[in-house]
Amino acid sequence: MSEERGKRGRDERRSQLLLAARQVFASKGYHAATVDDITRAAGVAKGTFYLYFDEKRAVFYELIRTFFDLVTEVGGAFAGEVPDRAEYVRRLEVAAARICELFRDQRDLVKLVYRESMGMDPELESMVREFYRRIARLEAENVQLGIDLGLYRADLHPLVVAYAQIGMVERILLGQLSDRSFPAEPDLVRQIVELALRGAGR
Amino acid sequence: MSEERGKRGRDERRSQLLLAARQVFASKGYHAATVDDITRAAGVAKGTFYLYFDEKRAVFYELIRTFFDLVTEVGGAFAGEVPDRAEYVRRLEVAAARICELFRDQRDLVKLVYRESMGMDPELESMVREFYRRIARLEAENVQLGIDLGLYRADLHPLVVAYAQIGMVERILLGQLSDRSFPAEPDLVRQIVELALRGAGR
Amino acid sequence: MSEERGKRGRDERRSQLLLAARQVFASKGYHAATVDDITRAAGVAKGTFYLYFDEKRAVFYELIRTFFDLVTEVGGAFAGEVPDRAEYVRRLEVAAARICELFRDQRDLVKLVYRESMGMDPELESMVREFYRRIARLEAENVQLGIDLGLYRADLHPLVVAYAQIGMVERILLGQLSDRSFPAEPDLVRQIVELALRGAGR
Amino acid sequence: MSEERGKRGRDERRSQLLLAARQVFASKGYHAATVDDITRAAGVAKGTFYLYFDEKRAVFYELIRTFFDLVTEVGGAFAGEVPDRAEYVRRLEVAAARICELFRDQRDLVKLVYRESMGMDPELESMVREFYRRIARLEAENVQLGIDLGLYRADLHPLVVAYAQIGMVERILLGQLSDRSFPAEPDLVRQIVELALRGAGR
DNA sequence: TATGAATGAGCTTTCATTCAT
DNA sequence: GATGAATGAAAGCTCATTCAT
Repeated sequence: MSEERGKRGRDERRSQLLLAARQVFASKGYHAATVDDITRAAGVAKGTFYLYFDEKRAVFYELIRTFFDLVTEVGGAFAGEVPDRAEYVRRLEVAAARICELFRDQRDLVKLVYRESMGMDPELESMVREFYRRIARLEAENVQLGIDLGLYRADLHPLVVAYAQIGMVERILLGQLSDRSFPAEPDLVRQIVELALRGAGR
Repeated sequence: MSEERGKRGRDERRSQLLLAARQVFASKGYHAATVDDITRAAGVAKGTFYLYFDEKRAVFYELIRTFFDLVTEVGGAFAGEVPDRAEYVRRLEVAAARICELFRDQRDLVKLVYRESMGMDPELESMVREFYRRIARLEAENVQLGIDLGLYRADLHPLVVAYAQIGMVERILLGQLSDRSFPAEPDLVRQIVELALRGAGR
Repeated sequence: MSEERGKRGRDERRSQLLLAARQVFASKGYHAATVDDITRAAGVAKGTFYLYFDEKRAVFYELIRTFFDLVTEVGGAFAGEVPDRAEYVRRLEVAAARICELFRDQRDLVKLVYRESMGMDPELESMVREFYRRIARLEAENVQLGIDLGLYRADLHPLVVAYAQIGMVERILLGQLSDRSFPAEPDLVRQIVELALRGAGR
Repeated sequence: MSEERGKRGRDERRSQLLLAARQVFASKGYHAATVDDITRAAGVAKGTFYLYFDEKRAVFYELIRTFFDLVTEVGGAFAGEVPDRAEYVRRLEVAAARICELFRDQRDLVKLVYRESMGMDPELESMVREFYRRIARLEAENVQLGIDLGLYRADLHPLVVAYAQIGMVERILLGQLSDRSFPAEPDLVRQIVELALRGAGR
C-alpha cells in the first residue's frame, strides 16, 4: 500500500511538473523557458525535474504527444461499423464539434504544437510528420467511406482531400485563436461541416 | 562608378550570406545553426556577418519576410478589374499553379516558415500573425467576389472560407513535401482548384 | 541548521570569489582580467561566478564600495561630542594613523580605486563622485569645528580646505605606495597631522 | 615645397585625429570608445587612423603625455634664478593661476588623465608614476628653496610636502570640476596659495 | 595617401545537467 | 526522494587591426 501511495505520489509530482511546463512553455516558448522556470512554477527544486524526466526535451515531447493523442482520438472515433449517410454526417458533426472544443480547451497545447513542435529537433520533427501521416491516412479512410456512401465525389484522391480537410480545420481554428478580428461565428461548427461536406461552391 | 561597384559588391555579399543562412537554417534549424555555421557556409569570417546584419535573428526575419512577400504577391495578383466567372476560374488556376511552384522552388523557405517562424520571438510571431491576417483578408475579398459572381454560396462567412482555403492549400502542399507516401498527383493543381471551387461533396 | 550551513557556505563562497577578484583585478586590472581568471583563482568553475554576482562589474562595484566604506568610517569617527582643542588634535592623529594603516593593509583595494574606479562606467563614476562629495562634506564639517575651536583660520572656505586635506593625504599615501624613492618616514603620520593643522609655512 | 605642403597636411590630419580622439575619449571613456568613433568624429576612414598611429593606445598615450607636459611646464617655470621671498611668492601665485587655467581649459584632458590613465596598461601606468615622481621631485626642489628662504618650516620632508601640495591642488580642482555644489570661489587661486604657504592653521 | 571591407581572437553570459548531501 | 550548488560547454557579438584597391 505504501507502494501504492508512493506510486500515486509519484504520478502527482509528474503531473504537477507537466502542468507547470505546459504553462511555462505556452507563455515564454520552449527555448526561452528554462528548467528553472518550470521547477519554480511547480514549486519544487531544480534537481527534482530530472527525477521525472530525462531531459528538458522529454517533457515537451510528452506534451506534444498528449495533444496528438487527443486529436487522434477524435479522428479515430469516426471509424467503426460501416454507417449509412445520415450516420456519417452525424459523426462528422460530432468530430467537428469535438475538435473545436479541443482547440478551445487546450489552448496551451495548441500554442506549443503550432509554435514550436516543428523547429525543435529532428526526432520530434519526424514525430510530428508521423502524426500528420497517420491522421491523414485515418481521415483518408473516412473520405473513402464517404465516397463509397456517395457523399463525396470519386474523382479526387482521398489522401489529398484528407490533407485538405485537416488544413482547413486547423487554419480556421488557429485563425479563430489568434486573429482578433475573426468573426465570432456561433455556428462555426456548422460552417466547418458544410465546407467539408459540400465545399464553398454552389 | 566605384560607388556602383561598392554597392554591387555589398549586395552580393549580403545575398551570399542570405543564401548560406537559408541553407543552414533549413538543414539544422534556426536554433541549432550558429552564426559560425552560416559564415563558414558563405566562406567568410564570422565578423563579416555583422557587417551585413545586426544580429542572428535579423537574417531569419528577412528570409521569412521574403517568403511572405512571394505568397502575398500570388494572392494579390488575383485582384484587379472585376472579372466574369470564366476569368475568375482562370485566375484561380493561375494562382494555384503559382503557389504550387512556389512551394516546390522555395523548399528551404517553406521549411523555415512552417518549422520555426512561430516559435522564434514575440516580434516575429506577430509578424507571422499579421501575415496571416493580411492574406486572409485578401483572400476573403476574393471569396466575396466569387460570391458576387454566383460561384460561391452566400451562407458561409467569407473570412472563414478564406482561412479554410489557405489551410487547405498549405496542408496539401506541406503534405506533398514531407509525406513520403503522398500520391504523385500530376494534376494536383486541378484537384486544389476543384476543392476550392466545388468542394469534396458531390 | 542546514539552512545555517547553507547560508554560511554561501557567504564563504562569495568571500572566496571577492578575494580572488580583488587579487586578480589588482594584478591585471579590471579590463584585462577575465571572469575566467577570477574563477580559476578561486578554484571554482566559471558558471559559479554568476551564482553569486550578476555580472563582472558587480564584483568590482562591491570592492570599490568596500573601500569607500572603510574610508568613510574613519572620517565619520571624527564626529560626535563637540571636543576641545586637545581632543580635536588627538582625533586627528587617530584618523591619520588609521588612514595610513588602511592604505597599507588594503593595497589591493587602493590600487583598484585609484586605477580604475573612474574609467569604468557612468554609474560607478557617479558613485565615486558621490563618495568624494560625501566625504568632502563630512570633512568640511570637521574643518568648521576646527575653525570654531580656533584651530583653523576662518578666512578659507571649509569645503576648499576639506578637499585640500583629502587630496593631500591621498597623494602622500599613494606616493608612498608607488614612488620607490619615497622617504621611509617613520613619522609620516606626524607630518600629515602637522600639515593638516599648521601647514608647511613657518 | 610639395613636401612642405605634404608635411603640413600630415600634421593637420594628425591633429585632427588627436582632437577627435580627445573628445571621444572624454565623452565615452577610452574603453567604450572605438577607433571607428574616432575616425568618424574626425571625418576620415577607419584605416586612416593607422597611418598616423600605431595602435589605439598610442593616441591615448599622446594625449596623456600632452597633459603631463603642460603641467610640467607650469611646475618648471618656477625654477631658474634663485629668487627672494617676494619673488617666490609671486611665482607661486603665477603657478597656481596657471594650473587653475589649465584645468579649466583642458577639461577633456583632465578627464582622461584622472579617469583612465592608471587603469590602462602597465606601460602607461609606469609613465603616470614616472610623471608623478618627476613632478614631485621638481616641486620638492621648490619646497627646499622655500625652506632656504625661510618661508617653509624645516622639520617636514620636502618630498612629503611636495606630494601634499600636488594632491591638495589636484583634489581642489577636481572637486571644482565635478562637485556641483563646490563653492564658486572667485579667489580660489588665493586660497590655494594661502594653503600652500601658510596652511589651514592659525 | 586614403579607403572601408574583412578578419578572427576573445569576451561575457546562459543554462541543461549532475551529484553530494 | 528531494535539494540546489556546481559545472563547463557553447554561442552571440565586438572591435582593433590589416590590406587590396
